[in-house]
Amino acid sequence: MTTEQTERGARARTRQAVLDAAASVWARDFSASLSAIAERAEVSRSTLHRYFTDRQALVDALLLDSLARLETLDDGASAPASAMDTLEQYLRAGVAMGDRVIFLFSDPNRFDGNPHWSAEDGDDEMRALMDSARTEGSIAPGIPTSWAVSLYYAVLYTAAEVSNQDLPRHLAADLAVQSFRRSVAP
Amino acid sequence: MTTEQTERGARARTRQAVLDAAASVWARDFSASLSAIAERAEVSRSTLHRYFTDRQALVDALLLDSLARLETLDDGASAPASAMDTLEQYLRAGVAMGDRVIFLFSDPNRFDGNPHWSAEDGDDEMRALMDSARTEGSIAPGIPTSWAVSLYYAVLYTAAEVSNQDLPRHLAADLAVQSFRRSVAP
DNA sequence: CCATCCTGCGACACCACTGTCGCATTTAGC
DNA sequence: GCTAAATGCGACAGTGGTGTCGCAGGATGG
Repeated sequence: MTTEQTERGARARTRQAVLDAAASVWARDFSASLSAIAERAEVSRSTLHRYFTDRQALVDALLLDSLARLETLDDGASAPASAMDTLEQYLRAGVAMGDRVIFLFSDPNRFDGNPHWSAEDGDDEMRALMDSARTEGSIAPGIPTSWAVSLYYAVLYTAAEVSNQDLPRHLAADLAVQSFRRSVAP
Repeated sequence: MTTEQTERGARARTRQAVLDAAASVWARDFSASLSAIAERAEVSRSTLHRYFTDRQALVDALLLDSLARLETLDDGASAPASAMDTLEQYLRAGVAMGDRVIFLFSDPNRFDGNPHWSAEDGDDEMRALMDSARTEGSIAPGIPTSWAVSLYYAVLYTAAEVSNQDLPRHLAADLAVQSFRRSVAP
């Protein structure tokens, strides 16, 4: 249990496998047991507990890891021309994350008391983006910001969900972008 | 435990209270315990078990009750002029149901093996409606039916969710209708 | 080749939820 | 007022998930 430094080799691989398994399983059923996750990760329950002492630790780690991926993904994007373009880039990045996004957003108040989940931060940034998009003329005045935000997450979540089953990922992303833009357009 | 006839008086009232409590609690957290529901319904856990022998029985009853309400609501609507109007009426009826809709649709595969949940039926009817709407010219050819269906449920769910917190119910319904129509319009 | 790391296995106590009782108390209908 | 229905309370055993051990086998790297 090193304090914080990034693990290497086998340790890092196992850790990732468990995180991936947790995302995949919990995306569909957050009440799934740790045994189910261990099984999916193809490790024993003991090993899982060696990496994450208790359920909460795994939840936190997955939350952190997923948020970090979100950051990484939209850092790699080119400088956006407008607020709406920024929203589009976030959306595409999110859809590409698949299970992680479903885990993050399937239950809006799943992480309510969690110190790593600054709902205010993300929400404030999101509302600010929406307001910018509104002054740019990409969002109609009649659309309440809270609706635009909720719809945005719903579309993101839906695209991630659909791209696990019916549609190829890029198409789902395109549809999500198109749906959101047209929904809120003046 | 009468076979099926509708209960009256006190029995009917208590039964409804439990169903309402279950919808309200499970809409937010389906893993919530029966104690939590009994508490919300202001009955003892014993009483709850007198009406619904086990957890599954309560789930089934709530599922049935919620589906029945859906039927009732859109039976009361006037004859729609078009497939898209029908979709709109369903949408408004759904939003009006609040917690029941959230319970029904928050997890797409919650009722997978349930005999009362004919996912095929509802899904087939929905897809048929979408196809009609498409031939009517309300849905662009480029929109896959599966996306239209997913988006429809997402918008319904989101409006029900939002009308529990930020926006008045009728406004949420209006926004949901508007968002869906514009998203899929040619 | 040896020491160390990583892992699996099985056992254990613990706890929350569940479903079932019996009995006492309150409520409602006649 | 009396009877029957409806409810609350507390106890109970059963169950499944959780977190912790110790030990043994296998992989890894010097």
